[in-house]
Amino acid sequence: MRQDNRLPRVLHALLHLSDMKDPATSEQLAGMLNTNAAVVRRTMAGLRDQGILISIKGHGGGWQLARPLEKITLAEIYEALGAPTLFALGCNNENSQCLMEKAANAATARALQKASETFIGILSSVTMADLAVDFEKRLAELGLSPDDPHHSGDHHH
Amino acid sequence: MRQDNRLPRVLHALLHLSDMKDPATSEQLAGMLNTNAAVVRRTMAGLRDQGILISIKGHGGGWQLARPLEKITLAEIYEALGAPTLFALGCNNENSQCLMEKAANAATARALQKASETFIGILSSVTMADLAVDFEKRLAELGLSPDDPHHSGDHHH
DNA sequence: AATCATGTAACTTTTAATGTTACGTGATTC
DNA sequence: GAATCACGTAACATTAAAAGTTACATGATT
Repeated sequence: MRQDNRLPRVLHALLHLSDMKDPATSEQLAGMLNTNAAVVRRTMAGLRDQGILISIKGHGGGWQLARPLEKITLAEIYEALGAPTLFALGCNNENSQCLMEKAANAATARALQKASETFIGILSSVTMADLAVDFEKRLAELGLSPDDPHHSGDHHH
Repeated sequence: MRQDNRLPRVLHALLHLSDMKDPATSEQLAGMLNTNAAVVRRTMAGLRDQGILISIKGHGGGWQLARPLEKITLAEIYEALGAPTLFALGCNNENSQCLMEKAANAATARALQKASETFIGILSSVTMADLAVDFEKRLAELGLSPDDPHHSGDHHH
């Protein structure tokens, strides 16, 4: 399949949302994420259902954070995205009758399972606030104050 | 992209090879793996180049293990396959100018990196001999002796 | 009533593994 | 030494799921 960029994209979007006073429209976010408004709506729908985001219809509407960054873990976000398939690698015939295939699949699955636990474990230990701190650090490294415009990037609004 | 089944497939193939006296043709292995001879040749080419397998042309030829199972780790096999992309998930714009995107990508990449290390670590600690032991256990659980035919499966030779 | 923005469906595009076909090359057998 | 066997490899079709795209319905604001 094609590479799944939803997680990093959503993280990126949430950082921008945390930086805005008014709701951001899907169109605006699409510009920041270099994609399409429909993709934004589709991708963020899960986060809305999960209570991480709020979507507002009509004039002046758009997307807003439903909670402070401290109360959003990356694991929650991943779950809200539907916990999409993590691995490009997998076992084909999971219910084969061949015992050798079963042994081969079991060994592969064990390694993947442990890797998955590591992944989820790290996501659980990181909040969006941690990302915001990382962002501020990067900003400071460029010699800019936090009051300077944050959205310096290659997106075109 | 489509799911990558090369690793478990190759593990399965090596177990069968370890169980045979004569070289197995790509055609035979394809039957065991429910695939095509050309796929077998393509997939196993890396293992041959890496010195894990030997391929023999001509009459009576086919594929053989180049070493005992104890001396083949799963990590070597994964490497021999070209260390194919492990994750279905990834960051899109790795060299973005947007600091928020950088922070989002970095957090995602960190989690993936740790998961990858876990995966490789496990593969490094397991040898094909361990898989053979697992296979024998499964065989014993069915009340069969190791001398009974091993290749009871859903493949059609 | 007009406009804005989300919600959603339907369809196309993309990308890499897998499946398939075909043919070249080297080794074995008679 | 000719036929056959089996690998080596290229070229192309198929597949699957995310992403891109288009279109339109629904609800909110002015």
